[in-house]
Amino acid sequence: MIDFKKMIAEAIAKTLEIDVKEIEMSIENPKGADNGDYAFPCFRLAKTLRKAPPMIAEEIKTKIKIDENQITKIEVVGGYINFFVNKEALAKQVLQEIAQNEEYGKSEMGKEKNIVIDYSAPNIAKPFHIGHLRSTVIGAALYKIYKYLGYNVTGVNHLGDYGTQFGKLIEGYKKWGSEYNIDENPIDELTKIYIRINQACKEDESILEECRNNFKKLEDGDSYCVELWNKFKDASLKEFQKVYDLLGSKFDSWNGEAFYADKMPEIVELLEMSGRLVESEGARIIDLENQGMAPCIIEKSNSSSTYATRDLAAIMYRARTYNFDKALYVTSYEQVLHFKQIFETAKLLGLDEKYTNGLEHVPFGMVLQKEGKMSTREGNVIKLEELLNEAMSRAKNIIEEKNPELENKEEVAKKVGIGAVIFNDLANSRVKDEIFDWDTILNFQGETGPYVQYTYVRTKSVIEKAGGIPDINKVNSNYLLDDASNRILKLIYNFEDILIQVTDKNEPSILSRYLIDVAKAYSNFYNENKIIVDDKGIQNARVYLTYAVGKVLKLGASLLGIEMPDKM
RNA sequence: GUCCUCGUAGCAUAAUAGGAGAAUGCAGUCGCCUCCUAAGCGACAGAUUGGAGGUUCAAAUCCUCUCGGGGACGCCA
Repeated sequence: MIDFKKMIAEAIAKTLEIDVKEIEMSIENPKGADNGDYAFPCFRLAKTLRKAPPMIAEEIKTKIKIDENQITKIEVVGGYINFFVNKEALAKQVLQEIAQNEEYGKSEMGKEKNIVIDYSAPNIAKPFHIGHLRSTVIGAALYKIYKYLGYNVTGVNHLGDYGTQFGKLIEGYKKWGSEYNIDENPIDELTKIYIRINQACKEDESILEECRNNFKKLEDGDSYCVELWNKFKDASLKEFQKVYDLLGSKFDSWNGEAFYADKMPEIVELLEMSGRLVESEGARIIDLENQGMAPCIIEKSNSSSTYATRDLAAIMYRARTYNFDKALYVTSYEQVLHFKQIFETAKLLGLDEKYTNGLEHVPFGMVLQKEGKMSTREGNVIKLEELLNEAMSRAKNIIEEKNPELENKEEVAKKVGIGAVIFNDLANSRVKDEIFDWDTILNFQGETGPYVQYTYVRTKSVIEKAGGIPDINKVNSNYLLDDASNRILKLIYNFEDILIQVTDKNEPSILSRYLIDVAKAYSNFYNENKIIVDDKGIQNARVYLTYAVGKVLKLGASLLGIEMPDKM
C-alpha cells in the first residue's frame, strides 16, 4: 500500500533542508474531520528558520510538489499544514489489499529477530486466580502480535514450582496431610494446608525454619520431599490445563523454576569470578547500592537458592537456547525492583550486550478487591475457573433472552463469555490497577468484547443476506466516498501501524481500543446506510466494505486471543 | 523513611515520542425496530485534567514542590 505519511514527509523534506525521518515523526493525524487526514505542525521550525509558523506553512505549501492523484488538497490553518488524501485512491487501495492478502497487515519486519516472552507463570499448588489472568492474557496477545509481524517468538511458562513455598507445603502435609482429601480436590485442599502452615509460621519462627530446611532438602534431592513435590506439581498442572483450555493458551516451553536447579552453580561461579559476590549477614549477595538498589540475594544463609538466582540462570539458558534479541517478562508491577536487580546483576555474567540490553520487564497493574488486595494466604481470591464459568453462564442467559433460536448456544456462550473477560483485561493500559467487579468484567454492552463480536456477526449476516462476497473487480470505490465509509477505510488502512505500536510499547490495549473504533465506525455506517439495495453497484461496494471490516475485526480479535462466533 | 507508580465528568477509561474546541463507554434524560440481529444507532446533560509554581509559541503529558491511592525496599516468589 502507498505510505501516505512517508510520501508527504518526503515531499516536505524536498522543500526544506530537514531529515525525512524527523518530518515523518512529527506528522500527525489531526483532530476533527475538517483538518484533513495528515497534518504537519510548523511551530518547531520557527526558531531555526526565524519566521512565524503560518508563514513557513504557507511557503511549504507553495513549494511542495506532490502527486495530486493521492493528495487532493493542502490547506494551511494557523501553523499547521493539512493534507487531504484522495478518498477514492484510499478506498481502492485498502480494498485491493484486503482482497489480495489473506493475512491482512501481516509483516516481515521482525524477520530473524528472536523474542522470548515469559508469561502466565502460575504457582504450583495454589489456585489459578484472576491475578494470573492478566499475565496470561497480555503475554498471549503480545506473543501473537509479534509473531504476526514476523518475529520468531518463544512463549515460556515459567512455572512457580520451586522455593520456600514448597518447603512450607511439605511441612504442612507432613503435619496434617491425613486430615485433607488431597486426591479428590488437590488444589483446594493444598491451599487450605498452605494457609494453615503460613499461619503457623507466623506464630512460631521455628516452624518457618523447618519449612526453609525442607526446601533445602528438596534442592538436595531428598526422596520424600521430591516425591511430594512431584505429586503437587502433577495435580496442579492438571488443574491449570483446564483454565488454559478455556482461554486457548499455549506455550512453547514449560520450563519453570525447578528446571534451573542444576543450572545455578554456574551462575554462582560466574558471579564469584566477577568479584562482586560478597558475603553479608550470612547470605551471599550482589551489592547494588551504587545503582541505588537493595542488594540482590544469590544464596541464602542456609545455602539454598533464591528466585533471583533462578531468574539469572534462566537468562543464561534463554540466551544460549533462543539467542534472543528481546526477552520480555510479563508480571505484575510488584516485581519491578526484582527485575531491575537481576537485569543489573545479569551484566556480571559475561553475556554479550545484545542479551543484557534485550531484557525488558513488562509490568501490569494488579487486580484488587473492593476491600483491598487479594492473597492466597488470606484466602480471599477469586478463582479464574469460577470467573470464566460465570462469564459463560451469563452469556448463555443473554442468548436465551435475545436469540433463543440460535444453534450451538453453548459454543457461542463460551466464545462470548470468555471473549468478554479477555477483552476486559486487555482494554485498559497495562499499568493501571483494576478493581474487580463482576458487573464490570461481565458487562456485555458498550466498549466490550461482545460489542466487537456483535459487530462482526452483523458483517457476517449482511454478507450472507447479500448472497456472498462480491468480486473485487466489480467493486467501484467511488461509492465509498462518504464520511462514514471514509472513516472506516482510514481505520482499516492503519491496521498494521496499530500492530507496530502495540509491539513498540508492549501494550495490547492499543489494539483493543482500535477494534472498538472500527466496530463503532461500522455500526455508524450500518445505521446510516442501507447496504442491500437495488443498485448493485452501491451494494457491491458496501458489502465489500462490510467484508473488509469483518476481516479486520476477526483478525484483530484473534491476535488478542478472542474467538469470533458467526452468529450470536 | 527511601525509591517506583497512578491521580482526567457520579463511575470506568482515551488522548498516536509536548500539538488544533480534553474523547469514549457505563449510569441519567430524550429519540430511533412494518426495513440488513436494538448485545445496536443518534441527541442532551455532565471536566478549573488532585493542588501550587515553573519550562514552552503550545502542558492532561516535561521539571520542582505538595496532597491522595497503590507498590517495592535482604533470606516469599
